[in-house]
Amino acid sequence: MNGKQITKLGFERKAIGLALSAATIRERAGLERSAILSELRAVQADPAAYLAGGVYAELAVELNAQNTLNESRMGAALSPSPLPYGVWGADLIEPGASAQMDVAMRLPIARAGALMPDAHVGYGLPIGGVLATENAVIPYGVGVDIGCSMRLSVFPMRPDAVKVEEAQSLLLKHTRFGAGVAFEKRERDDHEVLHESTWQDQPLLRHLFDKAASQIGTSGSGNHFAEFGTLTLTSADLGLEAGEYLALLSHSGSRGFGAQVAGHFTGLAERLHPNLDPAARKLAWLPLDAEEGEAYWQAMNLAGRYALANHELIHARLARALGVRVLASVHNSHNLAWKQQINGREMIVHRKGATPAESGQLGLIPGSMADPGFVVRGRGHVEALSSASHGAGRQLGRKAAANKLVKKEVAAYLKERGVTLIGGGIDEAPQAYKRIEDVIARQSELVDVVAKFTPRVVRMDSGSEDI
DNA sequence: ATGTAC
Repeated sequence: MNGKQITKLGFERKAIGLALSAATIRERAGLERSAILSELRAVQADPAAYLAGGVYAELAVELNAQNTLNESRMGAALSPSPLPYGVWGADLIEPGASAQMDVAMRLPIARAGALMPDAHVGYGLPIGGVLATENAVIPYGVGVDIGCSMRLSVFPMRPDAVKVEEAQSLLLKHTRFGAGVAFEKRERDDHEVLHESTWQDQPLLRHLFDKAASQIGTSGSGNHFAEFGTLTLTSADLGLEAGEYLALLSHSGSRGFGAQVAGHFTGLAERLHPNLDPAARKLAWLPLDAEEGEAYWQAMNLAGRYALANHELIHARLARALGVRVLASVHNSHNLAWKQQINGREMIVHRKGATPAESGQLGLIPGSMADPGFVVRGRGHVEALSSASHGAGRQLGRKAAANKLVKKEVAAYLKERGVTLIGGGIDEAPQAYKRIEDVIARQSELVDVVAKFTPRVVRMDSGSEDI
């Protein structure tokens, strides 16, 4: 009897050695190999029956423990009913998003959750969904654009100190938008995140390094933007006097690098859970105490830092071009998972399109290309898992927006508000979004408004259909 | 959101 025959039966880790020792004892007792193999199969099929004693007891104990662990980690069955969770702005949330959140709250690893007023349907967890799990991380609980984030810089300038034409040319010169887009080699900036040793820790990260290095400092497509506008502070805050300032607001993520990390690990998670209820397939998780979960955690956090580095470079380039230093700045990630203590236990809090809002924590909640965004301060609401919305949230899906909205009306909306737009697809029209004022009003328990940002010159990806 | 495919 050898190890190869034992592993062929499906024994794993410590059980291989224990099965081998037991088999050796049975061989010495004069049993045929085929008889021993059938005994091993019987122990494997029902370890509980062999726990009491005998030559297979130790093996049975180990198999029993492995089964229990596998069930708790990989458990395929959903609870019949979802755990209760808080909803803010239920009147603004489509039924599909609530249905997705219900499925998430039936996962065996789910412990708590909340739904923000900008919620709408996404892959797996809805956008605007917050989910706390224990010892597990869900790649699609974070989303495709890992580390997608916001950054605001306030400049020591009057809002009108930079004319529209100048703002346009600055944005065109110093930002890059679109799927697959990178900076031209001679324009490429460097950042300390590219010098982290983390890139060498996983074959996947090594493989994606060149793409990440080529795309650093860029913005993506879809709802990503960089815009100049007016920051209005009605009272002193952020270390600034009350008043109006020129400011830059950006929305960007981890580009192709993060998307490939997300794709890789969600595939891995799905393969680890072949029997997961189909309703929850896109919510497949990775155990955090397993190699796969640890690897995702490391890659996810690197993508989070990389996304913030993109913003830093965008803001540094534009501040340098303006010849000013930044007076104040705020940033936050809104697609990420964090370790957070809940009821004295360490949980993994996934925020997929949700702003962290611990008590006193600053965050940015944008409206749309032509509607105001808000600097907010978290109130640390326990049932909301210290979270808030990440924006206004879609009212119309991309296709619905393209079918329903008329370019002329979108142009009129922009003109009325004095917004100049570079790029921007019809699917990103302000009319495709919920009213940001409503969304902010629904979360007064979650955040306090600190300041208002009114966009003036906006750059987005051209998309498939320009406005 | 990504960028052209287990």
